Amino acid sequence: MQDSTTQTTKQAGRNKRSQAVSADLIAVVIAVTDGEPRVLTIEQAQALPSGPFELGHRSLQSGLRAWVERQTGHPLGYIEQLYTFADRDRTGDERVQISISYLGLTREEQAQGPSTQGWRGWYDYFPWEDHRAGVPLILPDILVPRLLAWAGDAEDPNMRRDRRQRVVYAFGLDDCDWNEELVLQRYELLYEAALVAEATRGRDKGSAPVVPGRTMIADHRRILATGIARLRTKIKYRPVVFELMPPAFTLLQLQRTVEALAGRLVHKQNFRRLIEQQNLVEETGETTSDTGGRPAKRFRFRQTVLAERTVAGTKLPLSRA
Amino acid sequence: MQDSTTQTTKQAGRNKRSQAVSADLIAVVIAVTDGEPRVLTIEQAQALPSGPFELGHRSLQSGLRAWVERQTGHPLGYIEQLYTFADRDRTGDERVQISISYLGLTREEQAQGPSTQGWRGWYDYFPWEDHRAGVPLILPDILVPRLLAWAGDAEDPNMRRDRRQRVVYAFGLDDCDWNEELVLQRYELLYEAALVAEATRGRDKGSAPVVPGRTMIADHRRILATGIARLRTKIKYRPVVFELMPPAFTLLQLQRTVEALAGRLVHKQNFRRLIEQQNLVEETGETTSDTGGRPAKRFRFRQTVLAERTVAGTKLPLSRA
DNA sequence: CTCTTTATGCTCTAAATGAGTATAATTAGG
DNA sequence: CCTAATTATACTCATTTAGAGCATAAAGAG
Repeated sequence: MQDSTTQTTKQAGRNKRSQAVSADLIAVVIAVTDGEPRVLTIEQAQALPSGPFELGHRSLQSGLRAWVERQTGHPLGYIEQLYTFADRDRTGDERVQISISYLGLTREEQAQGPSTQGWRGWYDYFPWEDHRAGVPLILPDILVPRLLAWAGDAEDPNMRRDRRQRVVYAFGLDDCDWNEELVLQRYELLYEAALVAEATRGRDKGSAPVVPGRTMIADHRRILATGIARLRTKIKYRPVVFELMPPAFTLLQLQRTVEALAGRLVHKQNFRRLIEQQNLVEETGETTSDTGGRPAKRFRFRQTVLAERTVAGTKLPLSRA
Repeated sequence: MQDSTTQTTKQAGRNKRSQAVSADLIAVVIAVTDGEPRVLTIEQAQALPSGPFELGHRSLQSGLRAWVERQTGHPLGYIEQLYTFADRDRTGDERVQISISYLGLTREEQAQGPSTQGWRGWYDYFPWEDHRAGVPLILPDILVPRLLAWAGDAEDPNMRRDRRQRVVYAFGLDDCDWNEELVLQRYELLYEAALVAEATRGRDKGSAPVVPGRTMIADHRRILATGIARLRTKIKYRPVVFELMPPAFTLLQLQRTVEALAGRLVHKQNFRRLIEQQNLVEETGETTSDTGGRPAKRFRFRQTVLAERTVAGTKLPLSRA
């Protein structure tokens, strides 16, 4: 980077070895259908949709939005940037590859075209992340033992302790509670411990310790983990779940959506209390008896909330003890 | 972007009109000295340090880190990405300019070289953001009247209402409380209302409605606002203030640092309660009587916390009623 | 020795949160 | 028609957390 004596930033950007660079956009597009969180994929569900940044769009975001809307036939209600990273190894040539990843929320229903088959349940990629029906057996049976073994394998005693501590915290062992937000940390630990196929890819195939969970090309599964983590964090303080819901819905449907994203169940009555308290929704006047029991009132999100969206908050009963 | 039928993402990135792009890094480097938050600047305090991304670093982050450390003579304890944006208008040619902005935390003390003069109090750029001594007079006297006038100027009644609502919320009017996190929203409103010089730059100089606050080139002040907002949010749930503190400090010093960042005062006793409760610090054993009254115990951050940093949380009494 | 100043310990109240009980309004099945 | 099952919805209660204030301790200034 430049010295503080250089003339202006912009000039410095052009004069000094300005690198030839190519930019890619990568999208983590999420929908929740039938209480299952899904992600839009390509390449037999092995890759996230992505492509080169095209000149001609006003901004990165607008390019992404246009493309996703063409694919899904749905407006992308919400987009946010995830992370930008640079990679030299990816392409053989001199060029630096810059990838800008985004998180987008939409609804899967009535999506047309070939992309329909592209929706995949995100727990296919992260089976250890779904705790709605209790702790998945893969955790105590396979992952935790192997992770602890990996931790114990370190030569340096400090590293042993450090690894063990990270595993304990990330996977909620001992007296730590499971924290659903640590999706990325967990994936990275599994990667470090060479327990996901991506970690050993291209190297020794022999010791490939395959554990449950669908893989993806390059670092796409890592990006997906980033997106899930971000979304799990975000739903707690910003009303983004709305983007995943149909125009009218019952409170239980809303709750199931939140639970699908968080990968854990919430207390029904408290969930209702919080949602109603915050004035995020209003009754449509109708009721449904689709659900089996007593008919439920249908709700819609309040107009005002949508207008104030950038600043409004949401709370959900997803705290950690 | 590509179709879902294209072969692989990486190939698509190279085959299809892969745009010529140049990448810039922009850094918001923050320190707190004598209870004042400062930002590292260049160009007579009119620009944030930035420069082209250089091939030869492992990652974007490492390039930034090396550069800043060379400049400040201090290790950058903490770096995080802020935002990536693309601009075509900036450079006259065909190239797309991609700027990746970062937030970095360090300590100003004993920084050597010409960059020493580059530290500037961040409230020079955002005088309306410092509420430690009460509501700054610029707000009721200048900004709020002008913002409300701007809101009323809209032709469409819906837009009038919308603008007014945004001003009310962002600036804590009516029964809304001041929310120190909304730094960016406030700057954007002022920009929209053409109350900051950046908004009218290059166009009609006549009606330039100059309000207090130092300006910067291009969109650097906007990026700084993004950094401040991020930091104000972050200190509430992650122990990043530590990076801004000397090795040993009193609880009051810590409190003053938090207050400097948040731009508002906190309840002393409750602050202490929260910090001690969370086991983030430990006593060094020494005391200082530098402060005038009863000598204060000195503290340091706990080693373990630093090790667990990626996952540990912090709470601060900065909630909004 | 007293006033001022900062440090530090403790109490009190209100609000938020987690968890459970009770009742209402349906449908399914006999 | 009656009963069980199922979901919706209204309340209650105990615990925690957060905001605010009071009281005491330990220094320096005059």
